[in-house]
Amino acid sequence: MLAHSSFQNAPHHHAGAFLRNSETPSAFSPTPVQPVTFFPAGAEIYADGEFAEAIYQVEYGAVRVYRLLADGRRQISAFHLAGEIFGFEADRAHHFFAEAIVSTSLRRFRLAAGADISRDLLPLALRSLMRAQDHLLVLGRHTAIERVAAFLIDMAERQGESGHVDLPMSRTDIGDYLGLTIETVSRVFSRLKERKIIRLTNSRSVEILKWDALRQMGE
Amino acid sequence: MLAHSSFQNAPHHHAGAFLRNSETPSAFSPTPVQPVTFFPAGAEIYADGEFAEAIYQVEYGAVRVYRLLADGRRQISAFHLAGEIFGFEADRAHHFFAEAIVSTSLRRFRLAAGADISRDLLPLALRSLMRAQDHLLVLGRHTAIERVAAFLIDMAERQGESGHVDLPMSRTDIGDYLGLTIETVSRVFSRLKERKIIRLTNSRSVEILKWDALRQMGE
DNA sequence: CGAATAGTTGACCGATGTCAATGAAGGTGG
DNA sequence: CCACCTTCATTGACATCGGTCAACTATTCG
Repeated sequence: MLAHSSFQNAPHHHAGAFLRNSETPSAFSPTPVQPVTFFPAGAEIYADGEFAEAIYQVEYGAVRVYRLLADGRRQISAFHLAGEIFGFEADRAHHFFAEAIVSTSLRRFRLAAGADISRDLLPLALRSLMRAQDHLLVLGRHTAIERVAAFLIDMAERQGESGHVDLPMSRTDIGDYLGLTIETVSRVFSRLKERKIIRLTNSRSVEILKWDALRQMGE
Repeated sequence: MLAHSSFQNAPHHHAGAFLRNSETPSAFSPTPVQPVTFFPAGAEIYADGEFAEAIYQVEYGAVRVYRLLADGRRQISAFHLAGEIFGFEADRAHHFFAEAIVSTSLRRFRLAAGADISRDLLPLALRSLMRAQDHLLVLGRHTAIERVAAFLIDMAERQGESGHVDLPMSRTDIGDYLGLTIETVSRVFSRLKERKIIRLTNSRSVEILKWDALRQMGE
């Protein structure tokens, strides 16, 4: 699956990866080398209800974190790309499912009981909170095209703003992240193509042609 | 405005208020008495872009925290009731507006630069994150009636689950919190009344008659 | 090469939004 | 204390965006 995607071929991120996303350089750096685990596409990283014993940093690949309703409706609360850290919870249990979207490698950081980890964790938690709050605005008050625009801008910014955006996730994933159906996502992509705002090399690879138009919609 | 509401007449919460919401009792307790400020209904507590120099605990009253889009669309990201703490940000600037909904008194906690405040702040930030993530599911994947049900359950649980729920906020506020219009909120309230799931003493005071039915919808 | 999976597109439907009228409640000034 | 006025809430009629159902196309994998 997705053998062409740059996500699988991305350079591995080692110690310095914490510097991405402007996270504090000191975070966790004093701890010895942490174990790295590989997950094939679709593999479960953790499940709702499990004991939350570690947090994770994406070495390469991509992760989706989501909740399910009884009737199968799914809300993806976040995607995590190379360098990003996820998996902290308010209590010691997970309240989400996390899965590898593509072949993914994760570095685990155990939550040592005694250590004063809060100094390192707080900025990460606050950043995560900020992202969730940004997403609230999108889900609560944006139209379909604005949601997709905001999503593409976000993905582009997290990939270096080169104008070329890799989408490791399916249209269904995007829909479940944006509170839309797969059909609506697809139609919005088509509308953005028509208007020459984006170009699709293939369905998982987007080129942004008109940043200003996109930003105007995505706010 | 709302002179009848129990929110204005609620007993003041002093030092022990941190124990509400099962927040860590140690949080901030060693610090000397903190200044308390009064805000009349509608008063601004802080604005988007301001320097974030303190966090706040509601003594009595209620607060709405929100963002605005250029065209006036508003997303309320959270309401805060007596005992609850709000106002932390990922960086040192506010990215939201905060306003008193009714007559409100707040205790300010300055964010002392040197002090190791992260130990106290982390659990609060994580709780806030959890609430934002819960809300993401509601906005992304719930219908109008499910959103209102989830909202009422949440408000009831935060007010002691007595079955009597005070709503200090307007229908417009509720709509802007749930990603709905005021008309839809009003119609859903009417539908819940018809089905005898709730009863309205007045428009700001709800009695929950069928918890199970409400929980089933609100998940 | 063929089957399975993912994505796109079209026709139609329905939930929620918009616009408008009416009703209820609270605050203010006479 | 009452009457008016303003604000908030409710309700109805209609419009619209996005969802549903379905057919078709493209891509990937075996």
